[in-house]
Amino acid sequence: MVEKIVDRYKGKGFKLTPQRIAILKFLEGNTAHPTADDIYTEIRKKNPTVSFATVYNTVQALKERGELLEITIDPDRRHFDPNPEPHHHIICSKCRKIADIFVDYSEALKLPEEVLDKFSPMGNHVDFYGICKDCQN
Amino acid sequence: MVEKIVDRYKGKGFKLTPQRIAILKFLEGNTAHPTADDIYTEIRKKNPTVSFATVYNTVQALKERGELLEITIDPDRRHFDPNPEPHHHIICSKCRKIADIFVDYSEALKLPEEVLDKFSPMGNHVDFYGICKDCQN
DNA sequence: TCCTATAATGTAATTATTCCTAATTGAGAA
DNA sequence: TTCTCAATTAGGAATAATTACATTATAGGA
Repeated sequence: MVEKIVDRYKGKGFKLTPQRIAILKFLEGNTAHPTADDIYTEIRKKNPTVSFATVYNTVQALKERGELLEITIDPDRRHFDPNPEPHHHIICSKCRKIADIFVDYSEALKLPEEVLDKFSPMGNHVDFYGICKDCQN
Repeated sequence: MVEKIVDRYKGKGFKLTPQRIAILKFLEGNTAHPTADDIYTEIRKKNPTVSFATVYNTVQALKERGELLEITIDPDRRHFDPNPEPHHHIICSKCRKIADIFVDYSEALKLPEEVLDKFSPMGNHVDFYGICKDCQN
């Protein structure tokens, strides 16, 4: 797994450090939509000196490379998604759990002329709100 | 205009105060999607003692009554929309300006079974991202 | 192995939002 | 109109997320 990560980033102007590798390992295949604090807390278990600054720096660098999406569905904190494929999300209004929605709605999400006159659209994201089954009990 | 506001809220368990009336007047028909700070700054011009707590209390009370929507399209701050009709938004990635999208996409925004097994959806909102014409120069 | 640009750290600063509490006040009841 | 009280306010402190910065460390190419 570490080898795959090294292969993916080596020689791409992305300096691999133990901290970054730990963060990348945590994110690899992670569908829990962690916050910066989630990443920090987990990484600190094995790398107790890692700072928040490093977590934020790393997610920023990954975002700029298109390897990571920032999800703005939760007004209280940012969540991150290591799956850069366009997709959507649903959040539980009670526990704030987020799940992925792999449906391509782009065909339907056309914008009216009066909006196109004022904006050049670059992308979209659908937020769904609901209550998860765990919270319905 | 004040009369209309008084009529709308009188006897509904929503105590009208000068501060609230000032906030309601500012919000009435406002399509600029102001932040709490925008509201605060404007209100302070004529009511210099109003506090942030009052602004937040009031928007919270309005949200609970369904008179105001909180928009989570901007990760840096919350924006508010006094138009409670379901609609969507586009934000300029440069200047953060937000515009309304009055299109009903609900017919197309169906959720797959595996999501419905885990969540009871209550609503949705489409975020569009783009660059506004002002920022393209 | 050496150099240098890049990254990490730790802390301080910033910013948005919430919390706390005493004082005030709107609005219904008398 | 006056009384009463629960709701609301001001204002500052507390909290929490995120960013900025100065210094030290190090990855990775030469």
